[in-house]
Amino acid sequence: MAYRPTEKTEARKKAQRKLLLDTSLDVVSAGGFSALTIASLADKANVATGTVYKYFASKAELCAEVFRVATQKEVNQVQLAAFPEVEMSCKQRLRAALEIFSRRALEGKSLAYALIAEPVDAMVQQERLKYRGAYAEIFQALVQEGVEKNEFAAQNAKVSADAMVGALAETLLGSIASAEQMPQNFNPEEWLQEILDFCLAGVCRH
Amino acid sequence: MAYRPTEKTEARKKAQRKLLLDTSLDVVSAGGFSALTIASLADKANVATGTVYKYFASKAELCAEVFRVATQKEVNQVQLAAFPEVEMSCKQRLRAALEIFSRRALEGKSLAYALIAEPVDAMVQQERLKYRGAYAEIFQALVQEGVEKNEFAAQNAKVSADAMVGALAETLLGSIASAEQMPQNFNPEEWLQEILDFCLAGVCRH
DNA sequence: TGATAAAGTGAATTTCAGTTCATTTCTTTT
DNA sequence: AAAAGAAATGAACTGAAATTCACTTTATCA
Repeated sequence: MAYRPTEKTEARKKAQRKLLLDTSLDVVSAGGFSALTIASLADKANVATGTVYKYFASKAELCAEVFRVATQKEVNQVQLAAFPEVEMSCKQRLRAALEIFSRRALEGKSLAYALIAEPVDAMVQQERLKYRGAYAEIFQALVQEGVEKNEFAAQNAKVSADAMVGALAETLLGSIASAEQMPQNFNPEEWLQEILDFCLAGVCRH
Repeated sequence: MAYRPTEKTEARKKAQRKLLLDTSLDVVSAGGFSALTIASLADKANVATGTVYKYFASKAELCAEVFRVATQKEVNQVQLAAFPEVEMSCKQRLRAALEIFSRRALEGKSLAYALIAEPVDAMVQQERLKYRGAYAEIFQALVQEGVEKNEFAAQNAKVSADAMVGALAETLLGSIASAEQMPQNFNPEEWLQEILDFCLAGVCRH
């Protein structure tokens, strides 16, 4: 026995992996998944292309991991808003959750586009669907609770949840397009209120 | 002068192009855009690969055209339901338009998936966004009319229209997944009523 | 029939990012 | 210091699919 990886090297390894993920996230945030090539990543992270493969089995797995890291942050925020510590009505919590989703997307439009609508390969698309499902599950639980407490009309909570995820994603794309086409009369705050009102009306039905 | 293309050859040319498009549509309907390779298309259409390039400048253009043909049919149906010959309330027309969209998607799930959510290259994705826009415009005009006639509450018709397109597309994907995961307790008719109710509640707000 | 133009052919070529791997450099232990 | 295991390197390789193109066949017309 002449060599055993020590804590220090393990930590270095972990840090290296994190560096690659963070760099990837930067690349994706700036130019989408299409800008993320092994060569460009290796270049920006100051490593050789082969090194990337010491940490990720394939490009697809790297992309999937990048997607997971980026999206999990968002999902956590929405979860927190939907089920806060303090007591709030379901309606208030739903509004808060929808708003967090939207605001964060508006803040990082380029990343939001990559996560929501950019053409990606099959593996990332699968992750995308999974995370859309994660948002939907949060909304579904909240709607279910609201229905049981008679805050909302009786409804299929799964359908309403999916519908809201879709509505948010689609209008977000529209708002990105609008902001580019006519930056003068696009008002993010107005847009935000409108989409919140639409969703809440769809769920409350009073 | 020794050769001028005659009507007969022009017709033949047109037919050949149509054959290639129709065959492509079959391929896409069955296996999505990922199944559409020049080789597979040429094979099914009984032509050589080179022939395809006499009719389409590139694979991307072929895909875009296939997408256009497939989607235009759907858009036309929705347009017809939204603005029919006979007199109907905006609410009735909106319900009819949403229903047509949904029913047709449910009937051809495989094609619907390809048109709505399958990973595709950038050119097709652009077409996809354009056609989502086409649906949205129909809904927007209808919502606008309804607001002016006081059938619907005041609202930003563009946002509501985008929201409905997104809601339909997303729940449709959910329904495809549901149908696969638990075919016994998935009821398309119930799903359809739920999503229609959600959208109408979002727009009417009474 | 011969000339011209277009359509059709399909094997060969191109492309290009992902992936590999023989070699080098670094880290740890005796 | 030497041995041995890991990590890092990056030029070369790979493969799948799009695209090309020199050639053949078909259609039209003088």
